[in-house]
Amino acid sequence: MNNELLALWDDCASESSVRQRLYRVLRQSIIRMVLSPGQALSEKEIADTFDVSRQPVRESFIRLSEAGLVEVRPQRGTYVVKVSQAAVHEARFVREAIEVAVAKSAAEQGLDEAVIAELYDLIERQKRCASPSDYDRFFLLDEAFHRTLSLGAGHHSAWRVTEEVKAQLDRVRYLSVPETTPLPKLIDQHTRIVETIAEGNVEAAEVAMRVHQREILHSLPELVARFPDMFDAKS
Amino acid sequence: MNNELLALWDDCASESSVRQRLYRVLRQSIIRMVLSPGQALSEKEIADTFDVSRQPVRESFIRLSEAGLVEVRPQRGTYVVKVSQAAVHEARFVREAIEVAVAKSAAEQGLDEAVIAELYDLIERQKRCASPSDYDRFFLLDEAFHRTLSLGAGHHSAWRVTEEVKAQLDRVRYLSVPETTPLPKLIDQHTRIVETIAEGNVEAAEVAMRVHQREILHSLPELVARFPDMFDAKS
DNA sequence: GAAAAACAACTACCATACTAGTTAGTTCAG
DNA sequence: CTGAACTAACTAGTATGGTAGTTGTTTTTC
Repeated sequence: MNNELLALWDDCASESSVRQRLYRVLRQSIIRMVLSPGQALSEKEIADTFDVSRQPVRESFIRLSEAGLVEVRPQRGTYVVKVSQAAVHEARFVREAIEVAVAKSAAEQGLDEAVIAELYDLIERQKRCASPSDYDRFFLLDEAFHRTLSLGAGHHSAWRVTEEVKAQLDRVRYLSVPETTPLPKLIDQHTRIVETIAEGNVEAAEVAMRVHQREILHSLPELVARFPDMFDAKS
Repeated sequence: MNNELLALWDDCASESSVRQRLYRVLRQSIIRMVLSPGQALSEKEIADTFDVSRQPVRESFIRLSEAGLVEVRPQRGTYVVKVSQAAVHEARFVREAIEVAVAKSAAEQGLDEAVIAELYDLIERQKRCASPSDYDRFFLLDEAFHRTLSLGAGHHSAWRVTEEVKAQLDRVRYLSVPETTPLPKLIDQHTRIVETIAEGNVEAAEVAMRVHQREILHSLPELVARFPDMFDAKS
């Protein structure tokens, strides 16, 4: 496991500070299940692993705690937060609220032709991940799609909040690979979203985004059954 | 100015750690304009002011930076973020998206009688702030109203995100005292929201919440004119 | 008098040490 | 053999020192 951590550490060498680099590595590790839900961490252990002092580790833990990914218990330890069904539902609720508002705003006000073109380009690239299935790449393109849509509609804060909230959802995504939802279905949903926005059809854009955002809930019960230790006991 | 900071510091004596206490004091000071937009801060200066070490100060700065309230420039200084019209619009956009979804959810699924009663009780207490005007108290009751609505509807994450996002809006609120919007008008809007939710009228609840959330935008242009130094130059 | 160079004083970031709280393991008494 | 007491080893929180970057001031040169 430390090999994966160190591999990510090397990947993130371009970060501006040790704290930023650590934060990115630990965040990615938690989302991708390299660090498992419930796993105990400590400032000293992580500092020794990456040969840095405890302070940037501690500062990363603070940010991860803010992001709801770890729980720091004073004098006891730091624990990777288990995935909570309630937290997943809540994160989906908040993300859906924001992304639906973004889609409606984009349909109402229109998007630049260049943004529309970029969205279609991302969809073409997603299609190339569907066969053979390349989930890691699809995941990145999916994220780029939603980011481009939010920023293209002028909603930078919306994307920033969505990015934070979706960490809980991303953990479930990584747990559910191969996707319960076939990639072609997700790609169709993306296409529908862009089409309805390009047409200026506000209601259809809303419906398309809602349907898309609720897809993740379909796989949740099966995942809880397959990985009971990963999930918080409370519903 | 340091007197106000130290007064807040004394008020927050019950916090669990120095960092939590500092974070709360600094956050409240920024929101209430005790620390002005654009003002330079430093780890050492704040540490000396409160007679603590730099590390908890530094850790509070990190959280404030995450919350978009300060900007940390390595080796140069830490600055209270100026209010940005764009940031205010964006924060309002995100908050409206979330709170409208909460209101609809509450209207669809219904709220406990106890929650409805608590909301009406808060409205009664708000009325007592309207004449004579007690803006500080109204502000707290307004916040309690929205928090009770979100938590009562079961949307804890929604409230957590809203609370973070609304910091930018709260700064504008404090700048605009006395309220551009008369308190009775805001109270009427709160009443309308609860009535439509209690009736289970989803569409009316949505409209009522949208109207309420857009109220803050009415005062923005006048505030920019009155306090040009508080606002970021970029639109 | 103006411009360039040198210097001092500030900053945030990182490293290390100390302290108090918590838990697990060991020892001792009954 | 069991339970209580003690101890060691861990933890996070806080304090302090060192370093590199940045900026403002002072000095020197032309």
